[in-house]
Amino acid sequence: MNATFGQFIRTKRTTLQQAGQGYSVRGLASRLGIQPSYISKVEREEVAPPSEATIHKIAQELGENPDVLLALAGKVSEDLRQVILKRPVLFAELIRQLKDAPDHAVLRIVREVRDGNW
Amino acid sequence: MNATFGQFIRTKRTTLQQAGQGYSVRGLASRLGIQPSYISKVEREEVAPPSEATIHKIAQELGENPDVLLALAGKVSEDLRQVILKRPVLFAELIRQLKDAPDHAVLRIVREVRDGNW
DNA sequence: ACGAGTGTGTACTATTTAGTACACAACCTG
DNA sequence: CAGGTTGTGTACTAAATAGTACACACTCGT
Repeated sequence: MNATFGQFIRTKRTTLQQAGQGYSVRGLASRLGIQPSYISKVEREEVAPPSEATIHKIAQELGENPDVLLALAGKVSEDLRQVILKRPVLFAELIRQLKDAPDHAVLRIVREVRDGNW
Repeated sequence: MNATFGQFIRTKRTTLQQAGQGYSVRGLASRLGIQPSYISKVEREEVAPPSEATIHKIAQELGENPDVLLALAGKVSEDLRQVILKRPVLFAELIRQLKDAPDHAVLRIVREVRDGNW
């Protein structure tokens, strides 16, 4: 569970490969429109994780949560960045405030907002 | 109020320059440990905004909110990124949920959390 | 034994990022 | 009118980012 980006996608890919077809390094690479050797290097961490665009494609192909893959790559999704950038002070304060808040507290807020309690 | 990064810091710097001493391009540059010509280019947007580290120093020197300057430069503070990266799914959901929430709603949450209502 | 499929090694590259170093021209000031 | 101060123009650069292109070696089924 505490894998690096490379380890994580290799595990996922090989699992899918065993289960079916088309998840060899080549198969995945061709559907992503990139080079097999590059996938291989990413998986073994011979190089840094791919760009955000490529990570999104990988997430789609592997059926994984893009936010999780991006996080493993040390990146924050562009759409989240845009939300923060529009009201930087507000969101900065919120996020710093929630830094050490337990998961359930944050979840409660998510639910409250979703249910329109404002 | 809707200035670019360059315009914003030029305005701020020249204001400080008029009010006192040491806020010429050279003065600021030397206190930041960078080249005057670079400041000049940044202010006229001949080049992209500086790195996060440099923006933090600029914010300090100009007495501005770092999060605001970073936002004008299209960046999100590293410390906020780290908070999100530790719980990417949770924070992704929260932030997307709050995307269109009015300021006062977000502020209410900030206050609630600060006051320990969890 | 052979060809298809699999992963990997080697070498190279274009673009972006984040600046440096120094020279020049205009201005005002005593 | 010399000297400092100010902003800017020109030329260059090291490191990082995000890959490509192709060749090689192993294994497995027929």
